[in-house]
Amino acid sequence: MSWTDERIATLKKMWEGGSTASQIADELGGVSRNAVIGKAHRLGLKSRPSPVKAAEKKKAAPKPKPAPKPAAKKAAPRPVPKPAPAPAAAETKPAPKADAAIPSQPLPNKTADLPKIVSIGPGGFQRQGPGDQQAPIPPAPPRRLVPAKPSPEIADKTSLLDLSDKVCRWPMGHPGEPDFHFCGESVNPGFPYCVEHCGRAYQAQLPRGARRPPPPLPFGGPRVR
DNA sequence: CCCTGATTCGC
DNA sequence: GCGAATCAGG
Repeated sequence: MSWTDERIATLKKMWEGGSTASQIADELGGVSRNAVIGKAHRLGLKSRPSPVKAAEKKKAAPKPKPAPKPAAKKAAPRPVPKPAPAPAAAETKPAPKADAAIPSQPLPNKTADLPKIVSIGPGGFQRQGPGDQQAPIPPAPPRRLVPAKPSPEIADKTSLLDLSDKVCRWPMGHPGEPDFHFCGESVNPGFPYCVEHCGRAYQAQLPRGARRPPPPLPFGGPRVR
């Protein structure tokens, strides 16, 4: 198979999104893991945490134990304690960067002008028990919310769609296929996905043991549509 | 052994 | 440019 624009786009997207070369190769089909890696490098994609490189150590001081610690090495690593943690992302920042495992809540700070935009946040879909429990907008999620898949990359424009902060970026189908597209629904305020897909993207962390093996993933999985 | 990514090198 | 073979760490 050849590297068409689409295939390259998918490669980039997934690579930057944190997918492994194997997964990418698998998704693209017709190529080996090595092919993907080779191509990624040729494209100039940056290396990602590789087992090999990560372990790279500077063999300098052959000091088995005591580290007399030389005056200065390079730059003081971290003499700094740990000041104030960033003042909680004050504003709503759809930040494509998924640096926040848990999207900041579109808190109903101003209950004034936002009548009933019940932004169904991560907690909006908490398991409704047998009966009553119902807290539409829990200030604190029932359990820890984790991204179903590390997807920091979805913000990418992708030649395919007019993605904006207003439309759901959930991928429909498989990249590279003729009908591959994005959801496009109106987003759940504060999230990159529509309400429905927020439910898929952010899942309540279930107690150990009761977890479902197959975490839903935008790519790869059995057709989602 | 399985996985990972990096690199090499003949094509 | 491509990717199998190989390398090397986890």
